[in-house]
Amino acid sequence: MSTLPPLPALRSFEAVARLGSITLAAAEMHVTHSAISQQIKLLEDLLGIALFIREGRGLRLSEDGRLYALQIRIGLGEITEATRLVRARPRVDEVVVAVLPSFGLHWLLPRLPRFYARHPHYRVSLRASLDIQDLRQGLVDIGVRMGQGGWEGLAQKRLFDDELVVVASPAFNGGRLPQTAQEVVSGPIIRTVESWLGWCSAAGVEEPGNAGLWINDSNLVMEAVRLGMGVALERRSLVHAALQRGELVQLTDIRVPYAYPHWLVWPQRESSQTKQRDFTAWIEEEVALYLASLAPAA
Amino acid sequence: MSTLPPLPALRSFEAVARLGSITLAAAEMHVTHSAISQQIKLLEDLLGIALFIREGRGLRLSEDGRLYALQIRIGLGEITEATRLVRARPRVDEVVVAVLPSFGLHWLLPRLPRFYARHPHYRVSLRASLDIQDLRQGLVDIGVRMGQGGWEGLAQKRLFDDELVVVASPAFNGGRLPQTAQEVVSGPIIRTVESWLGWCSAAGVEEPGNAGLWINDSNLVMEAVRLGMGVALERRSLVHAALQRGELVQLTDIRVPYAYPHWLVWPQRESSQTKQRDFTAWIEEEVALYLASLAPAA
DNA sequence: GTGCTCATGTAAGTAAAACTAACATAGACG
DNA sequence: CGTCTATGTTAGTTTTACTTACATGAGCAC
Repeated sequence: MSTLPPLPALRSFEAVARLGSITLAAAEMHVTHSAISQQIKLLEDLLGIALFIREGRGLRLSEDGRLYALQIRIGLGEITEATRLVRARPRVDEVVVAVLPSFGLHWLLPRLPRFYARHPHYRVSLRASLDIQDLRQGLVDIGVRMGQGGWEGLAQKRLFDDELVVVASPAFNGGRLPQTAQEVVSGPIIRTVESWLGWCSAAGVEEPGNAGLWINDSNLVMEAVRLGMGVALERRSLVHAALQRGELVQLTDIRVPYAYPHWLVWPQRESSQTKQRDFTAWIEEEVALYLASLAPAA
Repeated sequence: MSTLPPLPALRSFEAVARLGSITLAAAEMHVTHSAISQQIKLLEDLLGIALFIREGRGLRLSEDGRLYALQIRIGLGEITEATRLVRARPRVDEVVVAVLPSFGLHWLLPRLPRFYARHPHYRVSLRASLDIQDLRQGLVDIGVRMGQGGWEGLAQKRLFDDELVVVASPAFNGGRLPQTAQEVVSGPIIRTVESWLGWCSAAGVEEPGNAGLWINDSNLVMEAVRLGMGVALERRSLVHAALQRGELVQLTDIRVPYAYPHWLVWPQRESSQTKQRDFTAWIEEEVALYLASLAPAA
């Protein structure tokens, strides 16, 4: 088995788990019950577990199957929702903004009250979506994306460059914080999706090994850092507020440019011009404030 | 196109994006370059965008392709990592705990310092993983899972039942909070993966429509609620601390049992007995405190 | 207990997808 | 200009996903 079961097997499984019936799942998916039965068997063989318990002339989810179905349904549900969104249309006076969840939480959301204060008649919707098609097809009004720009058919304005820094809790290691890059990489690292290659190259040290905690949720990473469980390499824009509040400290002054600057991107169309102009004007002022707040620390 | 491209196409695309070469990707994947070329073409046709810009006798990523590759790599990387973890072995004095990210952030992590205080020699690693195979194969020491129990071959202990409540910021709607269930569902809802069916049934109101913000990241949901962007239906265990601090308020006193209680689950093996006993004993005390703190509000 | 209905399972055949092999085109370089 | 090599295309082959037909057994009414 490759590292992911075939999609037909996963979709069959989710449908049977939800409907509790191979026959009903087959009807829903417009295939024969035999196809579903074989996909379920294939998936169970691949996973090496019993997803269902056969009882009488039906079947019920095993506990393994239940939780697997929970995960599968969420994953497939996200895809289904993304498809639905492709057909949706933004409503008047609603500003639909597409952002990365971590940026949304740490940078944009804390600043949104100031947008509301200035523009009380707008309602902002945040979509955790990076799909450029959402923008192209006019499903969202504005996106905040990382990248190199150059998106054809879309208006865009560069917001700010980001960088990677290593952060820790002030209480980390009993307050005896790593002072050198070598001490940083020799201690407990909370590894994330960010590669340490650039930072270590700039620091002149070897990359840390694969030991230690690996977390793929950046909000959990930051909480773990706060709790002193280790140090992490993270984007400045996400940790800046916590650094200012003293909740986190930066280790060494090594900062590595992050390859993808932040951009405002939006489709140009008549019906959205006002809210796009209002939102972009506002966010640019916020960015100016943010960059100004970086300057004394630079 | 179904709502998800075929896996062979996605894997081919990710490899080419990373290696910048169809020939190299084909070598890595042990297929012919022709297979890769056709999968790239198939994916571009399905998506309706150019993932690569053909230059000379090579190709480079378009901006669309770049960001798509970013997402694909993360997704495939998680799968790769999960496979790698299947082969990993926990280290001595490291307690590997598998949790749902939202539970980890809001329930477990804030309490972890007390575990460290009692057991300073342990190092806790949090794995955002729900795979029962991790437990069965001994990759993690303890899991905190939701479910009905009954996992064969694993020791388990029921921790607590959860419930769904509707929460809002105290400042929501200028402080004029919804008082009835009907007012709740008539106002702005931040929709999540949690279904409103049970709550509305208990409240005797119709489910809210599909209007409004949909967020699939529960930490972002809670921040959006804090900012007064809407109300959300969420598990009590996640919002309890914020309710106690007064950062959030519960709307109506309707509480709906959540179908999946929280359990400690662990594989029984000699080498982990001490740390499993220590961790489970500690977490049970924390649960007792948590449940006691619920009692006055009940 | 019998007979009927119906739900899932299995085997073989058919259609579609994924791949290989061969050929084509054009860029890069000496 | 000639050679090498990278991607693209076409046709054939292999594998996967589905259909069709048959099998088994549970559930239910009489």
